[in-house]
Amino acid sequence: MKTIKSELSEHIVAAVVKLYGDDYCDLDPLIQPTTNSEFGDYQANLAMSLAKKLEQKPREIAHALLEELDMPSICDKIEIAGPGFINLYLKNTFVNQRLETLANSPEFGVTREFSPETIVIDYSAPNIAKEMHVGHLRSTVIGDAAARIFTKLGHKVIRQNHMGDWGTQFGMLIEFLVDGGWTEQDSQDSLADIEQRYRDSKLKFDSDPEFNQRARQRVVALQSGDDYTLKLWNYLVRESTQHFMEIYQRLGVLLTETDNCPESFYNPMLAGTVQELADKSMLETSDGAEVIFLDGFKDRDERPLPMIVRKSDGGYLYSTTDLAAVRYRCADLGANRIIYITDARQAQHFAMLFAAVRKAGWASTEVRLDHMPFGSVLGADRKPFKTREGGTVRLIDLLDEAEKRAEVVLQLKNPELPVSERKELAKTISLAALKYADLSNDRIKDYVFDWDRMLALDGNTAPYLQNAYVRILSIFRKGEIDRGSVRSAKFELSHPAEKALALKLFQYSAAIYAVVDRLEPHRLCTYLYELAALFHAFYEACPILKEETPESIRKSRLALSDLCARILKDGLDILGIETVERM
RNA sequence: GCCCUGGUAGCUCAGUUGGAUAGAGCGACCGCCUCCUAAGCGGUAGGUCACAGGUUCGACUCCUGUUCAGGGCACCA
Repeated sequence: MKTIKSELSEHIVAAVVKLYGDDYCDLDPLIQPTTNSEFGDYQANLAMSLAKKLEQKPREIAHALLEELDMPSICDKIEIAGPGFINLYLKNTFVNQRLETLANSPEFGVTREFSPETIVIDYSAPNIAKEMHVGHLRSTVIGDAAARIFTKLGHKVIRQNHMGDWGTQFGMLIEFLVDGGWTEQDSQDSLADIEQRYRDSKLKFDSDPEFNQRARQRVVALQSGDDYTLKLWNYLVRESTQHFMEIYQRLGVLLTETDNCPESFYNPMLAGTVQELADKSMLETSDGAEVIFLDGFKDRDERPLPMIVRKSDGGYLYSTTDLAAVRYRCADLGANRIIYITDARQAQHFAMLFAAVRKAGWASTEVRLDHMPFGSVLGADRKPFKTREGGTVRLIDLLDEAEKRAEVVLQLKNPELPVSERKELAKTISLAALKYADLSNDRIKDYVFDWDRMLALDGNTAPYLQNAYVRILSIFRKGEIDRGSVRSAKFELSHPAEKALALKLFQYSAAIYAVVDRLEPHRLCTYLYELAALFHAFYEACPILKEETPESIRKSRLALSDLCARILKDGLDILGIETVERM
């Protein structure tokens, strides 16, 4: 399906070529929706940019183009304004016809990728022996949206949950459990208990050199496959994984157990990975550790900063695992692209990792490597979001709290709802609000967590979008009209609010591509919010079911509403957000 | 010290490859329900786009410098 922008572009480029020659056949005519409806519907900004090259005044170029332009079926007015803007006014008949095309396009103008890629997305990655907390929310939610959008575009998406289940901290925790005389019976412990032990073991690790030493040996035992150590470790993994899966299910994200590919998965590959680096002459020994030096990385004393792949005690660490993971993902999973969704603090680690795997040749230049960093979640005091007591906010508590608050709001706004329905709705709405609050902020920035704002139901929130959807369904319910029955209706725009809504609907595919190009889900949020706002304005201005509305106009408005609902739902679905039937 | 991110209305945030008068929501103020769900809509007020230069016909956007905030910089992840 051709977009309106590309259609306009073709006409304008044709005019440019006719006037100034074939050299301009690839020119971008800089078409965009107008910033203000008083300037028409679309504007072309090329006259200004051509002025220097052609050594003519922008307005003269614009005038010449105007003479040459021939698209009477598309525009009913074209005018020149300001320094040389070309303002295009679309004909209603053209808009009507394009609406019909859009309404019958299964993907609303979003075309599936002609040459699909295999995209590995590395996200969520909670740590074994710890409950999931607020810090895991962004990676999980953003990663879920990324997985959904690439899948929608027709790519093969391989989700990878690179859980932290390997390394120094497990030696520490297991040694602590052994010290405490761990028995099978202790395996009744909750994950919260385990996490408490984890914290205790950390304290001991930092304060007791003898314990520290034993903990390090325990890591070696773990990594070399000692039976008893593995038994305890398996227990920790089992408990933790179960907890993670429960949370994922509740969050409604795509991650399942089959996506688990934790650090330990790479354990058998680590020695080989390091050996291969040695074979490629990339390794150096520095202070007893095996390291890679990469161009452009310096430490605080301006000396080359190493990437440590093997510690002086012989143990491997996250760098080693990440190197092995890239190798595996390229060679075995056939990745064309790998996307890491982690917080921004790891930027340097990934910069080094990417440089190293390029140098080692594990990721060819054909493979695209992306770090998709995100900022922290902050409290009202602009410091990292904590509980009132100053502790880490558990994800489960966050979800419970959101649900409770949504229920209170629902009771206030719609007291007639039966309790069971209210509880169900509270689940969906609170989850939507939580995810949307996260996704609608530019991911690179820190964002301030605010309960009242995310559930505020107006402004750029999930409930506002869900409400627009509910309103549309409600029209059809009230009129006892089947939505499918309006899909073939003729569009007949008769009010500016309808046209404004229509123009926004046309931009859905552009919004999707904007998200993909820059890996910025908030662009889709902004789009959907603007769409919902335009729908609400249309709804106020344009009666639909009322008797005063002529039949053909009513049909057109119903079709417009239905299309709007379908696009809202589709967009929210990409974000991993559910719609509701009523609220 | 070096590097990476940010700084837009009182608050929370958008702002597309540089385009016209920088936009929302909240809060404040003024309106709109005998009418498809007022969880809504319309309007008013509120800005030195951190600061200073530069490039450009045109800069919130690009470049340089300054400043403030957050983060990273060797065996944790």
